Amino acid sequence: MSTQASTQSGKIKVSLRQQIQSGFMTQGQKLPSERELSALFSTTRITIKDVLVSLENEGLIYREERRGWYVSPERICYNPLSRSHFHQMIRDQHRIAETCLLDARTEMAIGEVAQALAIDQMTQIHIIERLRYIDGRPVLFVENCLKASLFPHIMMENLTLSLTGIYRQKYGYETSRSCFEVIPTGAPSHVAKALNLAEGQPVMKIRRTNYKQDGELMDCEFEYWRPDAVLIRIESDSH
Amino acid sequence: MSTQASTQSGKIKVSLRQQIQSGFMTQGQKLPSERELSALFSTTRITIKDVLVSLENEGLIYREERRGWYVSPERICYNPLSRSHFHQMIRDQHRIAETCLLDARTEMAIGEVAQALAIDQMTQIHIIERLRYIDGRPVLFVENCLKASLFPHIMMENLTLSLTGIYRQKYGYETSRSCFEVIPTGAPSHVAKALNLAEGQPVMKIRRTNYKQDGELMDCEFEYWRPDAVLIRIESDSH
DNA sequence: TAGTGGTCTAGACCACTCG
DNA sequence: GAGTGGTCTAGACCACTAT
Repeated sequence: MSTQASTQSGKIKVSLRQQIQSGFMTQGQKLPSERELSALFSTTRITIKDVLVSLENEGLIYREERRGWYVSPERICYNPLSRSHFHQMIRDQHRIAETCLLDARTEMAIGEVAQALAIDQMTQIHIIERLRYIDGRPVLFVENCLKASLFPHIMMENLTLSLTGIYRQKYGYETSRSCFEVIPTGAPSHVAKALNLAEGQPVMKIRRTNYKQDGELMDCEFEYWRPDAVLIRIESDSH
Repeated sequence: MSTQASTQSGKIKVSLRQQIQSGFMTQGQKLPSERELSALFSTTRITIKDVLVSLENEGLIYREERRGWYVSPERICYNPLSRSHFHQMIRDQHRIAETCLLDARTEMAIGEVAQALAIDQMTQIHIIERLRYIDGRPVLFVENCLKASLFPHIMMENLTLSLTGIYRQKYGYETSRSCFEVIPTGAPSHVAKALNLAEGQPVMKIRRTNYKQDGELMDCEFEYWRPDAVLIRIESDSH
């Protein structure tokens, strides 16, 4: 539909894509409003919106709820097997990282968390919710669920730092093994709110479980990435 | 919006989700038509469509172009680092796999392919396009790009079989190292057509490059998965 | 307060699928 | 030929953002 541009939205898509990819628009730049675009292309907002959502799926543009549409910056290259923590990884790619603590609380494990930690539902866990920014843009919502018995007093630490670092320095735990899953899904409401996108928009969910030296499961982590912000890369030497 | 169900579409979403997850509807079952749903919920097709797209993003339902909406089967668990080939993997999960050859041709490398293979644009490559089914549903479009000089006469083989197997048996090549990238993006038109989805819908793209024993790059592969059909799982022993 | 995207109405025609 | 989703029109009101 868009390469041949048989439909109207296909033509608009090609036109907008060219404007963006030709370098005419710079990364992070705001697009004209939906109403302006409708007028420019002599069509309705619904048609324009279909086009924008499609380009959003490609990862070419992204939206901030009720603020507008913007040209996506380059994707961050992320290796979930790598030891380096978030801030290091972003710095290595010459971008600026920030982390903000959204919530830290202790409660009983329920549902998916209890299942991921392979514990029953009466076990206490610490939940740490953080929001991570790249170049000022919120792109990653992270929820860590720690077995409370293994991490006394961790809630008094500076939780904007690397948790892996705290595990090591304060408790002597090293991550000896981990398992992660990549799941394309829609943003749950609390995630959507934090990332400033609409509930149900596509996100890339990464569910990870970490084991310490002695093989015991320590914590699990749920990452929700803006899908245009990231690219996962893994290199494997023989197997 | 949907957990609190403050909007109309939020309420419809919750209602449909419950119907599906409660087991009232079975995997693969067809939903009522958009017009029927509009009538059932006393609203318009556009509102219903927004709800369906949102549930589609979650991976709960999927669509077949112009045929209708269906309840998604369970996700296949896929480990890109594993040696086992597609049919084996699907069989291990008690599902039925099929592969169909869409196209096989020889041409000059261009654009992303030339870049992935780290060759210049005048080098000949074989392109093999295949469509893979799980339980009769097309879920994976695969494009393999082989350095032609390394694979004489491969186009005369049975290309619905495992390519890795052919590499080994006919040429003695083993995959010693590979690199893969996971990229959430939109379906290009030829992929959309094959997978029976609309161009620009979200897909999970996996770009892989394979090296043989002596370290030489053999081929690259582009996989496009229906995003509701798969879940990537990787386990890492210490690193 | 002006402007934005989010949501919604009430239709319409078209391309395609299926029986 | 009946029914489906795909596309499109021409509006409207609302919640929220930015200034």
